[in-house]
Amino acid sequence: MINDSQLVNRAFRGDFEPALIEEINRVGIYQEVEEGDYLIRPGSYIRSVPIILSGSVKIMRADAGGNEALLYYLSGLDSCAMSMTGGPANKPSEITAVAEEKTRLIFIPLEKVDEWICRFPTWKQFVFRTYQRRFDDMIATIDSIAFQKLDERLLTYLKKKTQSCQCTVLQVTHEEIAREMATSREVISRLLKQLERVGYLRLSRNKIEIL
Amino acid sequence: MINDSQLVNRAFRGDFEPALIEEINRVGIYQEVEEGDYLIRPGSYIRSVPIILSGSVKIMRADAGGNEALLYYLSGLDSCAMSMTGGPANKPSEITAVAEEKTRLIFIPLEKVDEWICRFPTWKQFVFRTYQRRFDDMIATIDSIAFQKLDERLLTYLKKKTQSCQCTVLQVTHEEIAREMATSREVISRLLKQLERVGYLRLSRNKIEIL
DNA sequence: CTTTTTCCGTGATATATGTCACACAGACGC
DNA sequence: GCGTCTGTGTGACATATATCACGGAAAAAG
Repeated sequence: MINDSQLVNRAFRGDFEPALIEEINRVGIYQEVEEGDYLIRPGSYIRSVPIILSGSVKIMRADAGGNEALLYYLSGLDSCAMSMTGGPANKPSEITAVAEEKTRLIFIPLEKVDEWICRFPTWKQFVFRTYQRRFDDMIATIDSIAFQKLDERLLTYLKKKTQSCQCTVLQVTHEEIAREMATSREVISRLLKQLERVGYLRLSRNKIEIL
Repeated sequence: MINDSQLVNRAFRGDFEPALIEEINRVGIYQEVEEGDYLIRPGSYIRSVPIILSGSVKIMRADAGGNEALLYYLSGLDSCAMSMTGGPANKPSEITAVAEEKTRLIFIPLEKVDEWICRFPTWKQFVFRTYQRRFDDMIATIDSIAFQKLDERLLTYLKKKTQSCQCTVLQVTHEEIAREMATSREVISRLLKQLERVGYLRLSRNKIEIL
């Protein structure tokens, strides 16, 4: 149950019908997480579905060997399709979700996600739009990995990242970028340096400023 | 309307309730396609959702520059999640679907797909299981492209392909494999030759026999 | 059968990316 | 201040993959 009903109201008014908003107020769980907090870890079971109110969350794939690949970002009023499907079938999660910044979200219990589909048309629409978006994101990711060279991929990476956090200064290390792109730190450092020489950005320790 | 009601009956008995099977008989459209036939082309709008009864279908991503990437295969009682979401939102398709062999399928009109979700529990389950499977497939694809080297990827490619067509002799040219893996023919030829030397397969013109 | 087309094999070479080794510089504790 | 981390820059080199340039072989067309 969410105490501050205005919060939910403001967030969903226009998207969801009043009865649904009321329901969300009743069974949803509001939570604030800090940058770096994990929402989902591989292997864990999912019992509720997050909807992001503000902030952004990074969804990654990590294999056993410590490799990582960025799948997509979630931000305003987005939700995680993976947890909608992964949940009901009761399979452990294949992915990792980490907050990119201070993020406010609401968790909806799985059985409600399912139940509401038939009770509230706008919810059904929401669920399917979420699937659609995530499919598009995944396809974009595959495009990028399969067709682009590293320098182009780095550019798309930076673009997506600035989009999701709505800012031009990224607090991130080369090492971290390298991990998310499944390559090595040196390569990223070199490519970034190149982009700096071209005037696309400015580098300093732990910081990349897009120009 | 499908004349041979036994056909649908046999295919779905056990998975769907009788009332749903009857509905499928009433509004579904049965079709047989040959190897190489296109079911969906990029840019086209989708008005019905295919369910594969037998045979197999290859789902690919193709970008403007003639590059291609294999996303996944569909076979027995699978369906295409992409067309479930892509349809309702009325967006043109981002993908290509080609029959890998002679394939029998049933097309369900989009509005029915949506309507049945709330009317038939087994249908809802079917739709969500389909989403889940396709997500898993996409993740496997990303894993493969991002983490594996070409020789490993080629192996997974061959494995998936034999799985989907249920046979050990693949009728395919090196050129075609190369296109689907977004690399060049020579590279594939070399790697295949290597696999032959190791005794994993036998090569001849237009044919790869897995051992 | 002869010609033509399509597919395959392979060396040589180019380019992109990965790896190693190490220097240096800013942050941070003490 | 000083030492200790952690992050960054860079050359040299290793490897994987892409490209070019062929020749030959099997199938298809004539």
